Amino acid sequence: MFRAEIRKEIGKIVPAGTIFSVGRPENPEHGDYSSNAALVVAKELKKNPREAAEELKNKLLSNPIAKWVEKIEIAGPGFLNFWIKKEVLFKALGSKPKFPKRKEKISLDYLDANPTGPIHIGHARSGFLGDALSNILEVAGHKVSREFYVNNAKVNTQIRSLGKTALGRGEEYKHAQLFSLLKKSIVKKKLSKAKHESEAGFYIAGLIHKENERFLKNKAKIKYNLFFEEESVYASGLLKNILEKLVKSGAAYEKDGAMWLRASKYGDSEDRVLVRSGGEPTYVAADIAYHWDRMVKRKFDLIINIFGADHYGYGPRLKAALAALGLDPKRIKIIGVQTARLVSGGKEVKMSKRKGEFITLEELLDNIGLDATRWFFLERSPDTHMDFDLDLAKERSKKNPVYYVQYAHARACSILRKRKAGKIVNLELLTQPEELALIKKILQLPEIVEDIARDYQVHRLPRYAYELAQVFTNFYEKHKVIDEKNPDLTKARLALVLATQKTIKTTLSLMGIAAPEKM
RNA sequence: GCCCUCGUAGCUCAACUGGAUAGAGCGCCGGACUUCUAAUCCGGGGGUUACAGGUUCAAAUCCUGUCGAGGGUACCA
Repeated sequence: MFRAEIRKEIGKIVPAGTIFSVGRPENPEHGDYSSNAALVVAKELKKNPREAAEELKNKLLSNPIAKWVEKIEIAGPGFLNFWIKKEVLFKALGSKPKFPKRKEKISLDYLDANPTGPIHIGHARSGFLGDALSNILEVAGHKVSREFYVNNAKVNTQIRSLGKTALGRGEEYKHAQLFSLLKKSIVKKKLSKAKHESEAGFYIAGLIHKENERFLKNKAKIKYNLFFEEESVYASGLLKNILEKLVKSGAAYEKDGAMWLRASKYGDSEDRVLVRSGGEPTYVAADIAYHWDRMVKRKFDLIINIFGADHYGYGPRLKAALAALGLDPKRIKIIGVQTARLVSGGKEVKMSKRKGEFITLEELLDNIGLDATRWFFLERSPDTHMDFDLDLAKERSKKNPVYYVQYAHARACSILRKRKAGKIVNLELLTQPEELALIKKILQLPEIVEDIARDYQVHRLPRYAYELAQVFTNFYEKHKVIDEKNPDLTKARLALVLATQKTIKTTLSLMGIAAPEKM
């Protein structure tokens, strides 16, 4: 919260449009916050950096922030380092965390497993990321619709192929989930009446999706507000409407009996087929309709799609299509998620979708547990190719960071069970470096949330959780909380422990991870 | 071939988006339990940020090229 204020005040002084940073230096000698603003300004105005820093500092000291900044120091080539007054920190610790109050309407789409098979580990990263990001954006004040696009259109090639397999005429989707469905007599009966493969496929897809939906809700705890069915844009006539619009505006044209989108005109590498020569619309056509529904009908300010690596290249096509409809592509943010490899005993665990040898997310959860699984997927930046170490994730020990954080929480709870934190306390008694470090760490959470709401880098959160647990443990090792000889200090420390416990709990719950009171 | 993402300690990953001495965890070595939870803590070693140039006060980060990994490149989704 202090950081946002510092940024705001500097922003008022420097020339408009100046890009500068306000960060939290790792080295405590560099203050609680640090900014490179003077260096940036000096470059633009061709000034001496130290002089520019001096000037900035003097102006800042006559601003409102002077009330809560203890001192501003100019260091190194011209950094401005800020220290916050202790009484201000105490006051902040004593009040509720101030999360940012952003007010956008966001439609966030994630996981989108095809209803042709079970949710597998390839979906996990996108699913957990989407779920956690939704939580974070909501805490940051946004209104978020959590959405899952179900690719179940009857004209969809994969749906037809699924129907083919279900009717015993195809090989593609022979997997355990399908076989167990085919054993049911109702399913057999229904399939025998199906006139066409696409009809059979649509029916089976509905069953598979229901199972997947139940699994996500009950076991993976990945929440949704809306399952948007691809088939619905056909049934409602929306797709037909959109295609007419595109033809009318000249963004679509006929060639070789098919309808093409002039995508190359809007930034895509080539034009794309919207309606096949057989008369069936393609995936992108239906997807445009889905996005129209989100952007125009339901009026979301921002559209976020989390795409897997295999889908990421599709982004420009989608954006081009929406640009052709006159929608601003800047309202769409696509987050790419790289593939995850499962590693055990130092070797990759191979899975082949084609042979039906995929590892389902359910198997992984049964093996590892939800908390550790979520932690491991959220811990890494989504754009790196990650290794998921099964052996490490399984380990319930200090090697496993998720338990370290949960343990710190349980420890705090244990202290609070012995002695309850009171309401009236004198926090000024907290003067030890470990205590101050802990207070500052606790106060950082809203800033982390703010950062993530801005750039969607969810992996900052597990890192923060770990750091917080570490700082708390340092404090715990060094200082005894309950001290009968010093009741006032005990009260102050109990208040600190309570604030820590609440902050760890909040952080973990944003990630969908439990915060046990005993371990 | 072209496009996208990535390459950082032995391993898995960070680095506040161009900032100060590149940081954590694991593993390794050495130490600490009569204690509010030892699922813990303290100390140590470990780096030419794949490579070669360039841009500037400042580069792991930006630009060019090379090498390597993964993905995309359908009238599949």
